[in-house]
Amino acid sequence: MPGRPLTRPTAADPRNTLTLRDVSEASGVSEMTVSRVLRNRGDVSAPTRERVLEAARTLGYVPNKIAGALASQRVNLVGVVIPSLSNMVFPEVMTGISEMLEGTGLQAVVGVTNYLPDREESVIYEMLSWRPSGMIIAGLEHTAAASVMLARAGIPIVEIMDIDGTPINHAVGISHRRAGRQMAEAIIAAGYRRIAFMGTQMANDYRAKKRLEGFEEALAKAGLSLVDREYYSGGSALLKGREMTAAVLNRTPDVDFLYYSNDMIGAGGLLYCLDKGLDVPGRIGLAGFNGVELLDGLPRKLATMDACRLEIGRKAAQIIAGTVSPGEKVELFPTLQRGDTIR
Amino acid sequence: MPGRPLTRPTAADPRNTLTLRDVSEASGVSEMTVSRVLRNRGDVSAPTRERVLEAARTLGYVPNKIAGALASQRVNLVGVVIPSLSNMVFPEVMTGISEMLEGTGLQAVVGVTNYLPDREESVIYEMLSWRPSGMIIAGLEHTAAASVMLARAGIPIVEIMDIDGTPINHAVGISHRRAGRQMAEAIIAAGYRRIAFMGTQMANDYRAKKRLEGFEEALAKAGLSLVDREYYSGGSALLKGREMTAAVLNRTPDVDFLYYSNDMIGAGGLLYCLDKGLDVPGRIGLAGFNGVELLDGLPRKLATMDACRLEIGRKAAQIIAGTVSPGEKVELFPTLQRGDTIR
DNA sequence: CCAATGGCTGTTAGCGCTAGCAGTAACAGA
DNA sequence: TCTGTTACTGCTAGCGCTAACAGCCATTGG
Repeated sequence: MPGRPLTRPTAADPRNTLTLRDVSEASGVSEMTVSRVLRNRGDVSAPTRERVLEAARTLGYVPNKIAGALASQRVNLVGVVIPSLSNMVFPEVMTGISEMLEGTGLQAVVGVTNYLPDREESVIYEMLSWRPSGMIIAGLEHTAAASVMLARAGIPIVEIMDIDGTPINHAVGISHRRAGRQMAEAIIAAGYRRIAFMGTQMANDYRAKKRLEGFEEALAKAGLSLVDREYYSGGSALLKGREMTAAVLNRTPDVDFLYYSNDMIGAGGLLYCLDKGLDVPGRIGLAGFNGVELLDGLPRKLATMDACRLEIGRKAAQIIAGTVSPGEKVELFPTLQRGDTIR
Repeated sequence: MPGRPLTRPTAADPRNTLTLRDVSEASGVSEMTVSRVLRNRGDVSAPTRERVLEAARTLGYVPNKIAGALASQRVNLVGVVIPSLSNMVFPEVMTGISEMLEGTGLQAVVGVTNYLPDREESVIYEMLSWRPSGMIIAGLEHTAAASVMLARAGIPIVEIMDIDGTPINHAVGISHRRAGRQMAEAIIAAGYRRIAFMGTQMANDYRAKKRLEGFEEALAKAGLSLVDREYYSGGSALLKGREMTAAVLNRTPDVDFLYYSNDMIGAGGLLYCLDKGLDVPGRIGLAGFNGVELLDGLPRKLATMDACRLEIGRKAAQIIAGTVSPGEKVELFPTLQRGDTIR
């Protein structure tokens, strides 16, 4: 675009790039006064304010936050980095976050990593390059580079979901290791002994891994170990739950309890057992994890533990917004919901 | 902060605010050269490039995109405005979008409206104020102010999901009216006559509304009308499906088909009917809408129509990225999946 | 020998906005 | 008359970066 004129682009310019100047010219006051009116900051006389608002409205002016952020060194954005949007748990965390951010002037921006550490690193880099006011990140495990970036960013960092580890700044979550242990103890106490596990293949789902570790730890303490295990990846979780359950029941017919790493596959397993006419929870018990509301509609309620998702989102947002001054770790305690699938 | 020195903040400054200048000083070249290296733009000699990268790495420098965007008048962001994240349909659209944006240098940013027009308007305003390269918005219905803002933004706007209406710029989606009609025709052809509808209460779910309109239109053409209808809002969709189905069966015992506005409540209804030992699809048929993968794990497959979600996301992203040059409307055609619940 | 070229690096002038003042006008009090 | 105060409004100087251009040096061709 050579020889672009130095005058402001006006009508001919296809990109309708209105600036404060346009509003200021239209309303006959300085840019500064327009800025004050639009941000509701400082004293402006009522008639002036009216004229400015009127001009902005009729022009259809939308402020340029890029310029505003650069000038004021303030960005009203909070980066939220989560592994996935499609498993019902993170949308609920988001709800909690948005809810508490409401009215603080802060705005959540989501990034999704698909459980890939490198992807997480680049999402974090990308977000930090927009200089947000804070970051909320699922999990305590990050690449070395990501951890360094976060630590040096000079903004509050809240790692959520998990507290079994060392946070960069703050952590809000539950102990998945303890959750696994608790579930195992309840299962053992109910008299089940031949216990199988089904879960995701994903190497980077550290929280599922910690739950399983806690679970096996508690089994070991009772002199037990898993009699079978099965992993899946991809596809419809409900269907995979059915398939894995079929495989396990087939391979290990005398299994008497099925522990699932999440409710969705657990629900699939439950539907399968009911289809087969198995006596649940007499002959065989089942349990999942998360406490997703989906379970409420099932013929029988699956035993589960809620992951305090809403509350985690709320607390994390409060820390970023500065409405609470927390310790390093905020631990929440999931409650075991026995449902109808543990005798 | 009075008397803040004019020199750059260094160690004492709590906010570790590294700039290009810091990297340029550390590597002994000009800021411009650092900028060129970090953006991979223009010629820089190999040794210089190495030294710069090394310096940036050890300092932990993260570029300031705010300044970069302001200077270059380019923002690699695409705003995506959707009503909800928690019903499985929009996450899949997002997947399609991210997939096609991969490698274009563009980055999706999501905003959620909860089906509230005013909320949508403010989300759009907020996003436009960051001067994105394009916007993707669910639906064709917006407030007057939102429509004006979008039309004047001077960037490509793609309205998705629906094509029954007039797009601002481009639209990618299906005809929900036609989808409703098609389903009704299939139901009538299968010999069902006493048909009931169950759906959401939401006044602003225009697409569900259009489906129902098309559905009733086709019924009317066959001399039929709905024998019962039931609406819900909030709560677990699966459970609501059960409850509404119970209510309808109770109130209108001779109903022979249940049409649901989405698969989740349809699945709840299906589970209820199976629980009750009803002959599906002989005595009573059922159908939903969306084609969510959840259905694959159900004991019986619910009849549905897929909403082409992935494809919609992909096409919309391609339009924004400029990799296709589309007409005003891109219509996709959902396929009717009869499943096991239409005889 | 000079001009022309290409590879590399630096300089200059903003991008659109806001913090931090510096006015200005009108009026009150000393 | 002067100073102080209140209520508003405008000016200046950047925020951190990049587009555009201007060098500089070595090499090449005439």
